[in-house]
Amino acid sequence: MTVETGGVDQGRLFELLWGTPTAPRRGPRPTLTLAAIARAGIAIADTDGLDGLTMQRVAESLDVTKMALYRYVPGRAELVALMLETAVGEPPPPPAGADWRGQLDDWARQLFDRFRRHPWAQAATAGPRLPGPNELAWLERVVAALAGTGLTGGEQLDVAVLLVGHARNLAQHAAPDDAPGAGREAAFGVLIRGREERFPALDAALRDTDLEAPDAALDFGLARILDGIDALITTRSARRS
Amino acid sequence: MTVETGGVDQGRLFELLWGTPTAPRRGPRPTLTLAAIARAGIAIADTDGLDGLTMQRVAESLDVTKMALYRYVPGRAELVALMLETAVGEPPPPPAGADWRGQLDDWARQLFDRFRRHPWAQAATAGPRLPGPNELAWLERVVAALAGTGLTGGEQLDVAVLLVGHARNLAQHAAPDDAPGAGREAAFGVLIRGREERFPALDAALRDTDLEAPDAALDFGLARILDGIDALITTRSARRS
DNA sequence: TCTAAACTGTGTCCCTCGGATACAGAGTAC
DNA sequence: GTACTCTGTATCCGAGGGACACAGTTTAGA
Repeated sequence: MTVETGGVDQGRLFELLWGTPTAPRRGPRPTLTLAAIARAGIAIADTDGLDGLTMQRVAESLDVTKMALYRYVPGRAELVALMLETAVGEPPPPPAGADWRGQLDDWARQLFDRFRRHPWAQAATAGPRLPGPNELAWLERVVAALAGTGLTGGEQLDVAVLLVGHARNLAQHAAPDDAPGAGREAAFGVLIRGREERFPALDAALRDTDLEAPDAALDFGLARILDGIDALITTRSARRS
Repeated sequence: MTVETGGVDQGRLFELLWGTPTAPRRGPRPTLTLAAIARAGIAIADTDGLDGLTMQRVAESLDVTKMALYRYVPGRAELVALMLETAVGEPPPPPAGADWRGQLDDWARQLFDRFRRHPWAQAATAGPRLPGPNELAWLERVVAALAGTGLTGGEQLDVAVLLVGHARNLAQHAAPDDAPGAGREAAFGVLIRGREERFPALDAALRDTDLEAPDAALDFGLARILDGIDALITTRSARRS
């Protein structure tokens, strides 16, 4: 009996993400590597999204048959998980000499950048899933940055969840390459026009919005979140002394 | 020429979400309604996820043929959009006599609740998409609550984005029904065990985590966000006077 | 050196699912 | 009553994920 969730074999997925790659002792040399397969899949998904990602296309871009991929990857779902783990990659080193706030600010922006470069990652991270080593390494950085701030372990993890959510969420709203017509006016203006009495506050807000910098929403949210965390740390350390 | 994005006809989707339902003048009476179809789809997706949602199953649960659905809905993608719009529903009335903070706090929890009841909504809201009337109505509430706080229109929308992201993100982490074994220890503990030297801070944080309340992460993030917004409003109004 | 085992990539097959199309019946305007 | 319009259905197709058996390749062991 194997443990399955939504067609994904958890055991094989764990082996794929966490297992140590071991070369086979006998038989023909493998012509592919997990890394190469993941890269090929990422390239396809980056241009055509997850819908455009088929085993056939990945195989073609590697000059093998579709079924050859199944020697390396249990199935499509697991391939996407592997692509995700590869796409986020290892977390960047924390900026030298930065306090917790500087570290978290940099961290969130870096993560945002990875998500923006791979729009499909947004969809791929929906729902509960098994995190890979790289993903945990990113988490580790947040918690490490918060050590010594007086926050409990649970709160440190809560901060991580909060920041991940913000970075990922804003990568969705941001156009991949600052494409024209991706602004709020283009998104909402058309819908509200002619329905001002139904959405008066939205209408007013849209009129009050000047052309924002591309990542203004990221900056704004990040600043609010870090301000809130700062307030908590300050209050608590003041109370303790 | 029709404008398409990822196989979704934007024009027909707009008509589906925003058009006024008009009864046909001739021919047999329709046996179905958009609302009934959406409900049937939601029921299926609630139990088996978006992967379990097939046109066949939706049709079966309504006692019609698969192809009958296409008289009402352009395709599967548009059905999901309609389901989403139906599942979020109309926003609740703001709590009487609450200030902006009380309103936003309640708003975020209500939205969180909707997302938690429909786990598939997380995946359905990934990527840019056309919002429906209900979705805009939710946004309207946030912006309305912030009118008069001194925030610019753009900032008010930034707040909305921030809150939506948090509510949606945490619905993902929260188990639908407080299922056992859904805690952090179950999720991360197994992965870290034996790799403590690789994730020292995470290991320490997990040990420092006592059993949290089910929605502790939601509360924590929400409190930080609202604190941060409060700080901004306070500082700015102080500077203005 | 020879043989058996292990492993790889391939060809073929099947099933599921989304969707196009043609058609028969139902209901209405004239 | 007749022509037109709209509905649900039956049939068909192609794409895509994946199972399976097989042939070829490399190595361990006799």
